[in-house]
Amino acid sequence: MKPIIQELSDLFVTAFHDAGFDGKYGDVVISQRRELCHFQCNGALSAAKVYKLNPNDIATKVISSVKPNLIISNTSIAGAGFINIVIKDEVLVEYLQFMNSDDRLGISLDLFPKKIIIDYGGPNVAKPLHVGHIRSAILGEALKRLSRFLGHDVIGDIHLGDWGLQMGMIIASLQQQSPDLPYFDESFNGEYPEESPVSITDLQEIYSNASKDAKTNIEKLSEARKATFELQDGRVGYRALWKKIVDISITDMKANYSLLDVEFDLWKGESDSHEFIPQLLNYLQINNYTYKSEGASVIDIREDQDKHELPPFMLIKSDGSILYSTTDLSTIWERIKEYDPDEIWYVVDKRQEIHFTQLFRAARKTKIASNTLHLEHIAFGTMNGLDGRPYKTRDGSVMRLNDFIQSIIDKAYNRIIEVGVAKDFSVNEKREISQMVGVSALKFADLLSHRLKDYIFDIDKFTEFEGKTGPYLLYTTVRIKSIIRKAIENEIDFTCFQVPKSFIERELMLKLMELDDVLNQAFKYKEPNQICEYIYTLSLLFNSFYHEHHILSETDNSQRESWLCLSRLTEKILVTCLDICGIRTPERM
RNA sequence: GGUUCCGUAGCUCAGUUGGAUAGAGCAACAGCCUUCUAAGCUGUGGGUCGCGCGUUCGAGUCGCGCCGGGAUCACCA
Repeated sequence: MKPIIQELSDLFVTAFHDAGFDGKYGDVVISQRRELCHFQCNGALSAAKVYKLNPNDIATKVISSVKPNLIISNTSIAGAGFINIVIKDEVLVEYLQFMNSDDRLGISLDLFPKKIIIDYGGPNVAKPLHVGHIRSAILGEALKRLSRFLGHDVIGDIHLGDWGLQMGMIIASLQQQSPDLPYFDESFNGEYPEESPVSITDLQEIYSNASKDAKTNIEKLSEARKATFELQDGRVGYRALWKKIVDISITDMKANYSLLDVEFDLWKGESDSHEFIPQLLNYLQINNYTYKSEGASVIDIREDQDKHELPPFMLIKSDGSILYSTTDLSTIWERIKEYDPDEIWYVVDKRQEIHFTQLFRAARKTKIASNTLHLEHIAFGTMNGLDGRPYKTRDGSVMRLNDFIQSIIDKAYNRIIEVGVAKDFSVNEKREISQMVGVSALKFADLLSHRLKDYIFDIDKFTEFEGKTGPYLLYTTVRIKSIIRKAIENEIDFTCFQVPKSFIERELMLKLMELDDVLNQAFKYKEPNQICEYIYTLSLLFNSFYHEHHILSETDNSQRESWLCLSRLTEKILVTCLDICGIRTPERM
C-alpha cells in the first residue's frame, strides 16, 4: 500500500498535467496548518511565476482536474493560492491498519538497493578513545542502520588509523625505552613472545609522550619518521611489535564501542590497503598521473573551474614514506577490487573537507573510481568545550570515552533510585536499565543536533533525563509497553482501528502516518536528526493522548481496541526508530 | 589574505530545502498523582530570525555587501 502522501502527490501530478501544466508542481506536502487541512499542494504558486498566470486560476483548474478518488474528502484554495487538502478519516485508518499489520511498518524496500561502504569510527591505534570519537561512531552507526532498514546492502568499516606516523612514534619511543626487546634486534630470528610487551595503559602513555616529543623535538620526529618508513617497508621485528600493539588496541576499542552498541562489520585499517600500494603506484606511473614536486610524488587535481588554488594530492613524501592520503586512495582501490560498492561514505569531521575533495578528485582523475561510484564525505561539526576549545577534564587531559560513558550511566542509576519506581527490580536489571537510559541520553542528544553544526560539549546536556531527551523517548515507549502488557494479561484482543474521536487522536494518527516520509528524507540528506525530531514529536502527541484518554478503562470495547492498536503502532514506530538511532529500549524502567 | 561554515527566545537547539500566524527543551511562574509508569501532562510570560540592500506574489531559508565567531590553506591524521 502506498503512503497517503504518495497517493495524493500522484493525483496532483496528474491533475497539473491534465490542466496543462508541468506535473512537477503537483508535489503534496504535510500541512503546516493542521487546523486548516491535513495536506497541502503549493505548486500553483510556483507555477504561476513560470506560466505568468494568476495562482488562484491555476489552483482552480488543477482542483477541477483531480481524478475522482476515495482519499480526498475536501479541497479548497486558501491565501495566495495554496491548495488545502483534507482526507477522509477512513483512509487514514486504513493506512494505519496496514502499517500495524506489516513487519516493516509499511515502509517499502528501496527499489534500487545500493551496496554502500560506510567508513566511520576511524580511531587511531594506541590513542585512547575520547569524547571526540563519539560523533563519528554514533552518526555512522545510525546511518548504517537507516540505510540497511531501507533495503541497502551496507558494510560498516571502522578504518583504523594503524599505519601512519603515530605508529612510528610509538615504535621509536618504545625502542628507546626498552632497546633489549627482541623486536628491535635485527639479527633475531626466533619466535617473538606471545605476550604483548606493553599494556593498553602503557601504550596510551607512550603515545601521549611520543606525540608531545615529536612536536617539540626535531630529532625525535625524524626517528619516528624513520621507524614509520621501516615499518611500512616490512622490517620484521617492527611488524611483529606493530601487530601486538594493534591487537591490544582493538580489544580495548571493542569494549568501548560495544558499550555504545556500535558494531562494525569490518575491522580493517589503513594497513590493510598496504599490499595494494605497489600495484596502485605502478598503475599511476604507467598512466602518467604522477609527477615530482619538491621531492614528493604528487597527483595534480586542479580543475579549470576552480576559483582558488588546491594543493596537489600527496602520494609519496620526500622521505619516501607514504601517508594517509596514499592509504586512503589505495583503500578505495582495495574496496573496489574486493567489494565493488556503488557508494562509499566517509563519516568524518568536517575539518577534513579539503582532504576528501582532493581524495575524490584524485580517484576520479586517475580513473580509479568510475563515474558511477558515488564518493561522499558525510561531514560533521567540531565538538568544543564550554570555552569553545576541545573538551577537557579538570586536570586538563581529554576525557576518556569509557569514563565519560560510565559517568552518564552512573547518573542514570542514581536517577532510578531517586525516582523510586524500580524498588522491586533486581540490582542487575537496574544496571541494565541505567545503561540503556544513559546511552540513550548520550546518543539522542548527539544525533539531535544537526550533524554539520559545531557543537558545544556540555556534559550536563548528556545527563539530562527530562524533556527532549533519549530517556523521555524510552519512558514513553515503556509506558506503552506496560499498557499493552496489561491488555494482553487481561486477554483483550485488538486488531481494528476506529476513526478518530478527538483532535489529539487524529493528530497522533497523522503523525504516525508520516513515518515513510521522515525515514526517506533522513536517508536522502543523511540527517538522523530528522528521525529524532519526529519520534520526539510523536512522543509528545502520544503523551497528550495518554493523558486525555484513559485507554484500559474505556468501556466501549471497540474504542478501547482501537486505542490499543494506536498505542501498539506508536510503540512499534518508536522502537524501530530508536533502533535505527542505535538505541535499545528496556521493557520497563 | 584566499576558501568555507555558522549567527533564530535568557541558555541549548529545530525549522519539511522559498510558503500561510517562526517552533521545542532547559530556566521562571501557576496548576494536575485513591484510575493504564509524575523521567509525565496542562497553562502563562518570553523574538528587530546579527545588520543592510536586492531577487519574488511570498525570504529565517536564495544573492550581494557589512559586523561578529569558528574551521581550513601539500610532506600530521
